[in-house]
Amino acid sequence: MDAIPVRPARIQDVAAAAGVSVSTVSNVLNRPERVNARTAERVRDAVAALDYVPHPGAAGLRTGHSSSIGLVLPDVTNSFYARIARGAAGAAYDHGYSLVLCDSGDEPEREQGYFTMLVEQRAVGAVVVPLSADPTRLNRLRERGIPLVLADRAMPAQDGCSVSVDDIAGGRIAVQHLLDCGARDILVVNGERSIRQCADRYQGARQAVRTRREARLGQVVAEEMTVAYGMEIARRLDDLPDGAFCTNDFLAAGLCRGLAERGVKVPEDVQVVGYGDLDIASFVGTTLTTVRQPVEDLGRAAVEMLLDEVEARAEHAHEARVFAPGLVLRDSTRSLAGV
Amino acid sequence: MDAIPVRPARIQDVAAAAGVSVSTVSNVLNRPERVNARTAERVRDAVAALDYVPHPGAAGLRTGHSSSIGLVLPDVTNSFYARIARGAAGAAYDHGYSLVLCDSGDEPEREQGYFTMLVEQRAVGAVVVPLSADPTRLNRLRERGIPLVLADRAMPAQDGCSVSVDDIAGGRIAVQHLLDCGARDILVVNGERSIRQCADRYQGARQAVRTRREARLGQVVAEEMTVAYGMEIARRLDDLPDGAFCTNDFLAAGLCRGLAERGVKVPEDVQVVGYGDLDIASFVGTTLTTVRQPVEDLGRAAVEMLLDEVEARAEHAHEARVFAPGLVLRDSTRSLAGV
DNA sequence: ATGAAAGCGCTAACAT
DNA sequence: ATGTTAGCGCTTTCAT
Repeated sequence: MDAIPVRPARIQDVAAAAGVSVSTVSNVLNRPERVNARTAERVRDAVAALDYVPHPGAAGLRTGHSSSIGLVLPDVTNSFYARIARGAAGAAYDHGYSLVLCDSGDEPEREQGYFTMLVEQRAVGAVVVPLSADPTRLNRLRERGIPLVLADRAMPAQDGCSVSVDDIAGGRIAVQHLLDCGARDILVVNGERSIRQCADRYQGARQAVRTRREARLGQVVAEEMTVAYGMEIARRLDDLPDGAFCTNDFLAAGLCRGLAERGVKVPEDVQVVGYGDLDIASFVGTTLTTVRQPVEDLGRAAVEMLLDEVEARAEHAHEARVFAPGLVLRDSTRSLAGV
Repeated sequence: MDAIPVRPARIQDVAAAAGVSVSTVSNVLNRPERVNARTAERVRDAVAALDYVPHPGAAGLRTGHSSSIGLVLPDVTNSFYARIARGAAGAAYDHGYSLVLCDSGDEPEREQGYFTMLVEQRAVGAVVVPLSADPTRLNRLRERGIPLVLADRAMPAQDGCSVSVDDIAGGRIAVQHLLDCGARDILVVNGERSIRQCADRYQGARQAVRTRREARLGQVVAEEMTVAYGMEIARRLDDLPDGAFCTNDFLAAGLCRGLAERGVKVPEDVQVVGYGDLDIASFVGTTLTTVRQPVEDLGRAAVEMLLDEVEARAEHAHEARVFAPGLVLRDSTRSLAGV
């Protein structure tokens, strides 16, 4: 049942079949305007007849450009990175590039190995979510002149492009929404302060609260950002707030559940906003109002900025693009009429 | 701050630096045994000094083999596929191949477009999770002689390799476990019968129940396999079973929660087994006993079978590899002592 | 054990 | 408007 591996047609075969030279065929394919319409027609027929498919590898050898870009990330299994991958893959596809998936599995040596692989392949560039904040390892790529875009990690713009989501804004809109919904005693259920995202989201929350004199903001820190810890926190709460901002959706789901166990109703008694728009946010019993991060856009933009750098080269200006998060309204909060 | 894009060293540069011919350099790199140890040493020094990195694209042009394999799947964002991707990426890396991520986004034309791209790139093969059961579209690859391995979808072994998980066995071990834990009145909380996986898992459940004369098996079908529907089912249940097998973890999580609302205790009153070992299974309040599918192994094996076909060619025998699911014991069931 | 040379499939000057 | 031709960087006979 195996097909006979037919030797693929080459450009010469097409040229012969169309009765023209190889360069004409090449022109038809790459700069159609330079060639007579009728000739072009003949060539295209021959292409179709022979099912000719150009070999970009050979072309790249000649032109010096390959057509693959690397995507280096810690773990595709993490839905955040998976979404980046999806966005990046889409953008790459649209622009005719292929995306090489480099899953470093949280291992620095493997990440390094992938960098080497990308150098070998003469990848035109790479989108990378680096394992460590220390950018030294990236030099392997840099010194080879391979453009790169950092994702989910800002970088001084003079050093290169980067894309990330504004977590301060995210915290702010989350709490602003709670305020808009009438909450005044707001609790931030946060992860460890040392996590930059957590610190930023809290800072945003503070900014929002400052705009309302009568509003108060409290904070409780969960050891881990899981459903179980969210539940635990709900159980231990002495004074119930009327609004809770959980810095991720697992905590939020757990909190909702823990409150339900105590007979506290969401959103009637406590309104809850989560963060991340993970699957769980919409699956949970009381669906979660949450902050959505445009993660796919992150991936898409990263690739596009990369290609701009690749194609524009000289005129390209590095950019640290920061995306705005958005609010997804669901059942765990109750917008006041007219808001 | 941009590095000066240094023109990469070529094999000629190395040859010159080492005072040998290019073919010797090539031999040192590819068939070291053919070259004098001392010469090899000199060459290797030159390679290091110039930071020479071979260009597999150029090599491939000569040898006819590329070093990239395609991974075509409907959506990396789906954790099942993401896990396949992770396994595949690891295997590809270990074997020195690069993995091209082709996320078809559930769109047939895009899937087709990726097939064309893989043909262009002369990919050595592809691992594909096809969008439709209809394999016609795969012919684009087949007729070009590009070996492929189907993932998560069995295929008659004479047509090619495939890897999948045995859902019947999965259903069987899930229910067998409930029986072992003392449950006798077992309810299957299933998804639509038309979904092959659901049908298979139920069939496995039946097999298990048949081994115990006194055991009974019921079934209820959820419209969607979500937490919300799981909860709904728990609320509507008239006669409580003493064991429940939910054919995915969302249903299981919802069921647990719905039962809790009614004051029914898991696992004391009802023991619950889920399926899939999604993140949610371990995050939920009562952690779920569930059936784990070795999804990463699926991806890994797919790539390895592919490379066997690529490298062995003649002696390669197609194989429909079926993986066994396993049970993950957590809090929602209570193994009897000694079991 | 080593080297010379012929391509792999394509593009891009340069000619015509 | 079309054709001729010289490589891109590498592997691989075939000589030496």
